[in-house]
Amino acid sequence: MQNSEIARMFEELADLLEIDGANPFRVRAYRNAARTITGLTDSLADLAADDSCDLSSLPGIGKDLAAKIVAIVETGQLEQLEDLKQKIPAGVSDMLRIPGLGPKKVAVLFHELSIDSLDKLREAATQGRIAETKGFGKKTQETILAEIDRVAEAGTRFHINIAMDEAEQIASDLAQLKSVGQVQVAGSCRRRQETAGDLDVLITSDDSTEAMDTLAAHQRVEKVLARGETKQRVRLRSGMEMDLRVVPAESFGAAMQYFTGSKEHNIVIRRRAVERGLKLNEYGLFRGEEYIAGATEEDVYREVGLPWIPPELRENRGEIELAEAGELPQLIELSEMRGDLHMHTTASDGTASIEEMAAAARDRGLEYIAITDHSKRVTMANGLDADRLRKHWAEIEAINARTEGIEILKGIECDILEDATLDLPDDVLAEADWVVAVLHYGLKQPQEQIDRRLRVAVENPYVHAIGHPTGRMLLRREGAHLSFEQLYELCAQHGVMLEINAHPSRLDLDDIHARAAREHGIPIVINTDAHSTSGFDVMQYGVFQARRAGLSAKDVANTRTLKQFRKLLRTAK
DNA sequence: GCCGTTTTCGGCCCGACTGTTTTCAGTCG
Repeated sequence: MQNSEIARMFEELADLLEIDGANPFRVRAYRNAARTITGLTDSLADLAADDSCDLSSLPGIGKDLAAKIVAIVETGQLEQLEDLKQKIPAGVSDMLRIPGLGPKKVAVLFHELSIDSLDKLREAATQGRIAETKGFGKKTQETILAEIDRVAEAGTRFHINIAMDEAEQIASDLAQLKSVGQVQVAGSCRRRQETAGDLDVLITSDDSTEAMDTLAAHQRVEKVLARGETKQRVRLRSGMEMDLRVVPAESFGAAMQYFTGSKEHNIVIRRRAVERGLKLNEYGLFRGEEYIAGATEEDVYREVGLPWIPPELRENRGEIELAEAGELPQLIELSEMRGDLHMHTTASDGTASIEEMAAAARDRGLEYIAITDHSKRVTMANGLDADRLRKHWAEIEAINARTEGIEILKGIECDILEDATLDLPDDVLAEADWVVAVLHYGLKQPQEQIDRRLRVAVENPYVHAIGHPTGRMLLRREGAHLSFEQLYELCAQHGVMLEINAHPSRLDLDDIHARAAREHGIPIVINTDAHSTSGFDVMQYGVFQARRAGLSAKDVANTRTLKQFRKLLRTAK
């Protein structure tokens, strides 16, 4: 039983309880618990089996939820959830995804019109039965008809590079306007979350008309969904939705803090305000009617007794405690990256030569790279067998000898095969400067086999790192199920590094596991997995992920000089 | 359902916008 499955059960239960009209704070308790579980690095199944471990010591998990977790681990299901599913069919909660329909309205649709699926909802709306229901009207019915197909297709999140491009383009266009002062992209984009559901852009202005008219007419905007004095919501042609908020300058910091989130972080910050006899909202920090602060984020944090906290850390996963103790980490910066240890050339499935990749890397200020083309198992990508690889390496050596300003290491991205052997023999791997072992195939194997494969790779004396450890593709497919605890222990023991693959569709390790790896003393490498010269540009997303994990430059091996990095390689193995 | 150096009971973050009402509940972020 994976933590994510347990978290999903609590989320599902929260949805159903809400429709069932349960106490909203009880619903929130389940959601909080789901969130705590999602953020855990240890397996709940293991913790539950361990008698010395008290689950109720976890934040947001008390006696009752601890017992429920144990029951889930033991029986594979949650009784309360099964009972509610009998009462409320699965299709009912699907309706929550339609904008404008919340738990109360969905409950009415279910109880009074017996609607229990998106199909029945579409039918009822088409027949005009929604508009006749008390509390509903013509507008709601139209919204349902307009949104239902989009919702039925799902997939409403976007990779961070797409989200940032949209947000920053629109923000910079708004910044050109005379009536607009400061402009800031907020929300999950600013927190550098790996995917974004919608965008938040914040501006200061005395008159919102020009900005809102400009946004409405912007070529990336498809439709205005709502517009008021201070807030406008639009749908972009990409399908993403964006909120524009207009605030006065003295509120800009408070609004940035408020709209950057996360919700969980803000709840704690606002509670701290209440404890100090203050009220915090997007307009500022107030004592009664009196304005205390709000022009900058620093002011807001200071008034609740904290230093400014970098947005990437604002998830209520320990950052507030660190801030309070004055122990916030100095987060890694893109400019601190000196090497890139995962990339491809025309030898396998890249589009640029060794020399072109080296030149592009040097142009971006890198001091060393490792060329890591695919091994032979990846036939689709023209992977290299031992003979071709040795010739490739000879070429790399020759090019390295005549190239100035950057050092090129002989590397290989070696597949860990389904039968838990490596795709190339040890005598070949032994000749490499850098071996990154990866799973590409058989990701759906049972966890035991995945763990066996990773063990073989980590224990191999010539493997330096495990690349994109889970093999996930964000928004497309889940990664392999594996025991991270085993992986950390083996890596720490054998001096093997773990990669944060910087590609926006991977970002694997994720922030939670990268943080845990660091805590086990495992050096992290951030690599682009570039398949072209422009592929180096994704490095920033890997750095974002590392920042979210709370990593500093010292935690990331390829921030070191080549000399220091080589020394680390020698002493680690 | 969780939580506690004000509390083991009574709190639990806060405001904007919409649609359906005719003063506000529901939804959303």
